[in-house]
Amino acid sequence: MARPETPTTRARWDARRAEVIGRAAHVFARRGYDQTSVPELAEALEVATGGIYHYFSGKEQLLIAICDQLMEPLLAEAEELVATDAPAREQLRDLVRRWVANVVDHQDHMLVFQQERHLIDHGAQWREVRESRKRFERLVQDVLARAQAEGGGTPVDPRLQLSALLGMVNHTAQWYRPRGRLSPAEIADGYVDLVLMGR
Amino acid sequence: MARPETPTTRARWDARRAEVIGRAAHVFARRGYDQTSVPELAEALEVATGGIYHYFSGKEQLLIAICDQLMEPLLAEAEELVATDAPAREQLRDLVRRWVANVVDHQDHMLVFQQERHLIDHGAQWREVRESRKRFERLVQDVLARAQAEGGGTPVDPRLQLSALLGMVNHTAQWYRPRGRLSPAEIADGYVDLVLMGR
Amino acid sequence: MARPETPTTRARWDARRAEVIGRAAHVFARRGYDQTSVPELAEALEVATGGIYHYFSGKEQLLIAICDQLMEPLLAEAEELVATDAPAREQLRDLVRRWVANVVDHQDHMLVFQQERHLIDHGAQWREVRESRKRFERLVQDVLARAQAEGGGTPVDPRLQLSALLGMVNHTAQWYRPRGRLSPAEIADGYVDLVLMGR
Amino acid sequence: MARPETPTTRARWDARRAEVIGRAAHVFARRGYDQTSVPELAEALEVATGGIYHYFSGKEQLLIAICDQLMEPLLAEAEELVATDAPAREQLRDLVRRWVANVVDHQDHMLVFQQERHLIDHGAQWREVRESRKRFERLVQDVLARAQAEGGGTPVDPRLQLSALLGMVNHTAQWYRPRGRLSPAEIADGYVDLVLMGR
DNA sequence: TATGAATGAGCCTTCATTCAT
DNA sequence: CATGAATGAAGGCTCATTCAT
Repeated sequence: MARPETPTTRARWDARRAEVIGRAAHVFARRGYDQTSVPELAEALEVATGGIYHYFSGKEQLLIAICDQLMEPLLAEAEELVATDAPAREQLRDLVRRWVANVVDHQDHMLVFQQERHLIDHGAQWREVRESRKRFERLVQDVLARAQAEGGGTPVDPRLQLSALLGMVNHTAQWYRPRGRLSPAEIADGYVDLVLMGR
Repeated sequence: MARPETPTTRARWDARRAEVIGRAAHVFARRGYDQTSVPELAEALEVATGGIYHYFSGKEQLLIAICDQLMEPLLAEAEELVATDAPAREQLRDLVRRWVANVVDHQDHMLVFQQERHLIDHGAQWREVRESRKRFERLVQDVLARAQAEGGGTPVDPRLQLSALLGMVNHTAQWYRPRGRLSPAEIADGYVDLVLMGR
Repeated sequence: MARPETPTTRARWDARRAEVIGRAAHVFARRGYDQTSVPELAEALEVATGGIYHYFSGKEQLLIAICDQLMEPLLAEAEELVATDAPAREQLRDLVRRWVANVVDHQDHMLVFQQERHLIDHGAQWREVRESRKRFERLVQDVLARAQAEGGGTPVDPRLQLSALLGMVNHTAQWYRPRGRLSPAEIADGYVDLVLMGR
Repeated sequence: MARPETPTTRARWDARRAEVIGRAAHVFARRGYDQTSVPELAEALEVATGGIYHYFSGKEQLLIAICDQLMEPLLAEAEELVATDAPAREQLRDLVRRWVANVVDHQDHMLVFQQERHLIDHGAQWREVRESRKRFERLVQDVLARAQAEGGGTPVDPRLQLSALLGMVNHTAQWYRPRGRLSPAEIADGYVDLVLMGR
């Protein structure tokens, strides 16, 4: 729980912490957050029960950490990407590709994220996660609007378009299998085609 | 838990049970299934703690009943609809309209359904619910394929198209508000336009 | 719970009550008093849950009634018997015969009685049952002492002799089977032979 | 519940477990097994409610452990004893002495054992206890038969003799007081005299 | 740093009992 | 008289968390 101060041990601590987060996401995704007891979790993580509390002050903090590990790299990439001066449709394509790649790389995190949406939406300690999500959605909305404008408008309501895209991409976590027919990039491109109606 | 045998009392029992299911869906959607204790639930349902067990043999059975109340009317309507001899694109449009209407009418049920997907996918008592869902998805897949064929094919992978449609429609439960700009039918039509890329 | 006043209905009420007691003894003997719920009991008795409360003010009263149904006829017979002017050894033999007959006829009652001894010994409402038992034991003790005196004493401690006899006879409820090799009277005679060491 | 693996801690765990069993027997004997709630029990045992579950997987397992703690040493002693080449009547006397000593040393265990006979006889998890009891009874039966044969037979049915002995000895738990007139050995000898009718 | 026994609050469920029908 | 739905207290048990080792 107390991050060490010497750089070497701190790096080791961070690495161990990150690993615990990833494994926990896996366990929570299958068994559910609430339905996984801390002893069960500890067993799956190959630490003693109390060991978890070296990295997290409580079970809910671990859940928050899972969401952070999901959102942070995505948000960083996305913000970097929209800062380029590429055409909007190219930005959109790149954004959706990275987004899908993130979903696919953090499939368990996504499933947990969706399961615990009620906590994210209403929980007291979840403001930060809530805002990350909003920030990301606004960013997508913006790129989408610009891409649409470039293409000469659309008969479909822009907000519906955004919701549809969010729905498609997030839903990917529920069916994607690593050895599937389509690569993450192909999936992303398919989504862009649909949402822009091929224009 | 024991459905009465006399028709009159049985009707009353069924009505009360259905009402309890609906209210429970509402509470679970906000607070989460596991994070809602049975006493809390009972209070929201305006029955005594033990009263719940007159209608359900346990908390999990209540959750199953919520999913049944969501799936059954949808599946019945959908099966009736695809049995008509209307053109596939018309069938698709009708199907998505009814589907969206069902999501909108059972918004809380849908949110609960999504939260507890890990139970639905892995739980021992969930086989029936699992099969209803699969049946519905196959039905959508079929209509979609026929509609596509009528329109002369598409550059987008058919399975991706299906997944995208499932993602969009299900995601609707997360943002729909009764007084929003778009009616359920308009939302549905928008989805069909996107998934068929306007053809 | 309220015994009727008209003689005819009262007789019917008494008969029904007695039958309920006997059946309850049977159920309690197999499943245990505490481990038999009132709904379970009601089902075995073929009445509705609430029906039991027409004859007994509560579950524990029913248990007391079982003990009364066991003790009352035994005590009545025993008191009548020791009032005769037969020789003590004959009285002893008759007493043990009736006692064993009572155990055999109320086998379930006896098993329940033994299971719930801690209640009988310590329970607040059990004074009457406690005293019946004591009265009976003193009666046996008295006959036994007189029989012993007639026989010219014994090398075995008289109280031990009493305890042994109580132990043997009560234990009979645990192994007696109606179609066994020995009749209740033969069993009783065997006990008397042992306790008097054949004198 | 999970016995430790290191010898030192295992010894401590075993000792604590044994102590808990003994104390639980005491509480159950007075208040009854079912009528003692786990919080009540925990208080008497001076552990927290949940602490009990470190040593037993459930309340019923604790009850089984009480019966094991009663039967195991008795059975071990008895088997050792009958393996000697002493005359049968001497073996019988020694056996009953040890048996009575065991009853007296485990008086509470015996009372619990008798209260919960319906569980022992019918319970699913009780097979082992059931078989221990049967094994002991057969052992007594055997010694008794041989002792009888040495003495030249008896007019009393051998099985009745066995039942009577079982009844006497077990019943001892219900009246024995440590400061009583008779020592356990004297009690045992009295029982042997009665059952052999002084021969 | 890591452990896992111990805690006691809280969980789901069942209970004996009541009372409108 | 009889019913069985409803009550809410209490049941056994599991939980997230702590802390002596």
